[in-house]
Amino acid sequence: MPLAMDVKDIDRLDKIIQRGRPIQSGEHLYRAGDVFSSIYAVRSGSIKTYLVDDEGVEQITGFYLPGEVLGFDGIDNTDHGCNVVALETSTVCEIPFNRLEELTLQIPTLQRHFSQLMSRQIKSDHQMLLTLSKKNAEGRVATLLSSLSHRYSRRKLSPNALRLPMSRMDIGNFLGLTIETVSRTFSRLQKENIIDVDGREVVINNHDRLNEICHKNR
Amino acid sequence: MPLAMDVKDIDRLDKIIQRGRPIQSGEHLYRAGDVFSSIYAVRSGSIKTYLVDDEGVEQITGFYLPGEVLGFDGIDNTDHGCNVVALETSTVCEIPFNRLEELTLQIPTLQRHFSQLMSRQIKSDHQMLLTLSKKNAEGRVATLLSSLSHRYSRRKLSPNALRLPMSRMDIGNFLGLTIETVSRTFSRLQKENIIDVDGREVVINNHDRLNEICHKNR
DNA sequence: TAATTATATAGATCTATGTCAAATGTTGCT
DNA sequence: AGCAACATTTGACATAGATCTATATAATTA
Repeated sequence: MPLAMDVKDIDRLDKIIQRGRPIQSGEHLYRAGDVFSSIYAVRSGSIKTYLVDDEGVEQITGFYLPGEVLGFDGIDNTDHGCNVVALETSTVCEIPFNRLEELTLQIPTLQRHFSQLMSRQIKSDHQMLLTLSKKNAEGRVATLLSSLSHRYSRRKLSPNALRLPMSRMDIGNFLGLTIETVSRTFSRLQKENIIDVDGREVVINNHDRLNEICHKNR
Repeated sequence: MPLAMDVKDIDRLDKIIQRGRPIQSGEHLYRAGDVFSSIYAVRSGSIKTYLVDDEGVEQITGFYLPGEVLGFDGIDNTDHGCNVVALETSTVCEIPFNRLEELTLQIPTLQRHFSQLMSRQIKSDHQMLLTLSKKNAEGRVATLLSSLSHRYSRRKLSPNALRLPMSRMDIGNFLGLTIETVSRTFSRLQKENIIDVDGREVVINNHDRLNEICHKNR
């Protein structure tokens, strides 16, 4: 589910903006209710975003890898709508929203670029609605693995050997499953020789079978 | 889940654009794969959008009422990502995307306006992720009713008496439930005197209880 | 290194919701 | 009106995944 920018575009932005900032694992980049002023491109590490509803129920709404852009949910308002926290030590490029117009002068395609990123975010969220609404546990887990694999390979990393940046808890929360079900699903996929799992290290042995399972419905 | 425009803004747009067009119930406004050129504001009636995945599984991604704007998922590409069909005889205002820049000259806030609408679409979709991931059948149905009620009252219609524009099938598809479960849930809410149901006519007797049930998790 | 705490796996039940089947109601068509 | 096609409701039963419990493994701290 790619909502990435070109690395060279991020680099250009970063040179102009000069506001890269490192975040430690578990540290919040911002929280729901904080004043909205910027969107962020991940430069290294990984980030999760999550909602908290009135009753305190949390829902992870996305995982963001290097090159991916987050924070679009704040634009309609003065404050952010979700919480953003680093899954590991990470760096981000901050893009102050009120400088977007000046920046557009230096990178003319920027405005259109942002519209496109938001559009892809919407598409990706809709794909996720289908995943949660129609797929069973195997389908959901396989879909996440497949998505991560694609995104790793776009970054010229191996699509076969992944280190998951998030805990089983996070995976379960994101996919609407309990950690037990996530764990059992990993075990089953391993027994069927589709993947090898060792904690957060995952090797995908059979992409074709994995993609079939992505479409398993309940 | 409000991603509406001001009626007077739509009217201004409509005057400029002059491309209102009526659609019959069941008729498609466009389909996934059609060339993207416009976004649309609903003027009357109601509209649903849905995805179809490789296996032919359908997922309704949203219901759109008068004043609400759809089509933002096409902006990153030359073609549309989803299907759009009228739930009843409806009219829409077509906003050609390539005229947006000229239009921005006549309605200066338009660009920002669109960013805000897209941002709200993202927020609304994230809220829906939480609904599908964390709520049980009662919570999902109550959340939909509550959302419709809010959106009706924004249009100066009664928040208590609704005519649902969509079938039980559509509701089930949207909420990740079978029609049987949807039907049983309506019956249960009626037995508890929270709503009265007669086919597609719904009266909300107790908004407070309904909102409590919105947060029922599984 | 041991002690402590978090994280992950695994087994045994329970339950909400799916599946199947049938009855009833609604809508459009001739 | 009468029929056909479709939509909704209701009941009986099956099951995927939740819950509860226990254990094992990894990470963190003393």
